[in-house]
Amino acid sequence: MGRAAVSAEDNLLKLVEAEEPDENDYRLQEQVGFILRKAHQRHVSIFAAHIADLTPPQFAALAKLRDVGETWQNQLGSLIAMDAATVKGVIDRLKARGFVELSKHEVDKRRLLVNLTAEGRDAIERLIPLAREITQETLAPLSAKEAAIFMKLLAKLA
Amino acid sequence: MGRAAVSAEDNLLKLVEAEEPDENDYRLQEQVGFILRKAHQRHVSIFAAHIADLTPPQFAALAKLRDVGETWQNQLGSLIAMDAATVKGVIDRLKARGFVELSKHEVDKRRLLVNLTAEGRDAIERLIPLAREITQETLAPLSAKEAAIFMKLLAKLA
DNA sequence: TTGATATCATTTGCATACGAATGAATTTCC
DNA sequence: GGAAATTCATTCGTATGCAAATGATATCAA
Repeated sequence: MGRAAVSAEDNLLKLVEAEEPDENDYRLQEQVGFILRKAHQRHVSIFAAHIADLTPPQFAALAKLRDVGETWQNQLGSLIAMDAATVKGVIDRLKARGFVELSKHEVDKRRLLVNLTAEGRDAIERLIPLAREITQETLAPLSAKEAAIFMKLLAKLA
Repeated sequence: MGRAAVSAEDNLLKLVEAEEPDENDYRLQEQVGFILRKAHQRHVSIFAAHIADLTPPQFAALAKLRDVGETWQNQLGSLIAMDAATVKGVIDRLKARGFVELSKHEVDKRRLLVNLTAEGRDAIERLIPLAREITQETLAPLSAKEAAIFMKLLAKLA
């Protein structure tokens, strides 16, 4: 009797409060942000296993310079989704490695031009096949069809 | 004539080398790692817009402590995908904020126990509704059905 | 033309993230 | 029981990542 009455009250309470997700629980492991962070971590780890001497952001900078040729630092940053402060550090380290060279824009004196050196071009050409493997291994848990769907949805989200 | 002959040689060469993806181009923007990084960036930005005074890793630590109660630092780290060095920094900052308290494990003297303070519990309870909004906004570019598929595939990948 | 804006780059400060090395405590195994 | 291996935590070094402030240059508009 007592238990049944309490149970009825609980159910009523639940109905009344049912506007909110209601659940008192919150499963961190199911939140998209948490899983995105883990998926990104896993990819970085796979990347490091294939390409030990370069980070993903450094690789991105070289790959994009290969695409577009010489450009100024902030423009490169916007092409690879890095703000000015971040891209500066990346380019500094690539310069120290001899992979890029810097020069001043003749007309617009604000711009710092970045370009691949011969060594940088060799490096990116050599690494691209490894990058293809990295992409494959990252997507390995998915079937080809799943991977295609995932990439489409991920692109929508990014 | 000369051009036609060269073209035929080129085609033959392509067939011979066709084991590799062959393409000389490499589209960074289409690689899963690059898009994962951007999607993660977008989520962090949405998070910050809703919860200004806490980072996603800090939130994750509080949310997980709410789940499992008092536990030792490294265990908490493994539950939220942080290595020992990273979780230490996160917990240090949460302690400085008064959200967690630390104590020594009576039996195993190596363990540093972490637990929510009353203030920490209040904070996480207050923030969870905002976190639900963050999840929704992050997934907003997808329909409900797409979001469900995406979460399933993302979980496979992470 | 000049005053207001905008762009480019740098610097500082803070917060992950992780490899590697270290030391203390515990567990395992012979 | 004791040596070896493991676990827990800390520290150091390096590398993103971003907000905010600053200074130099360029562009726009009144």
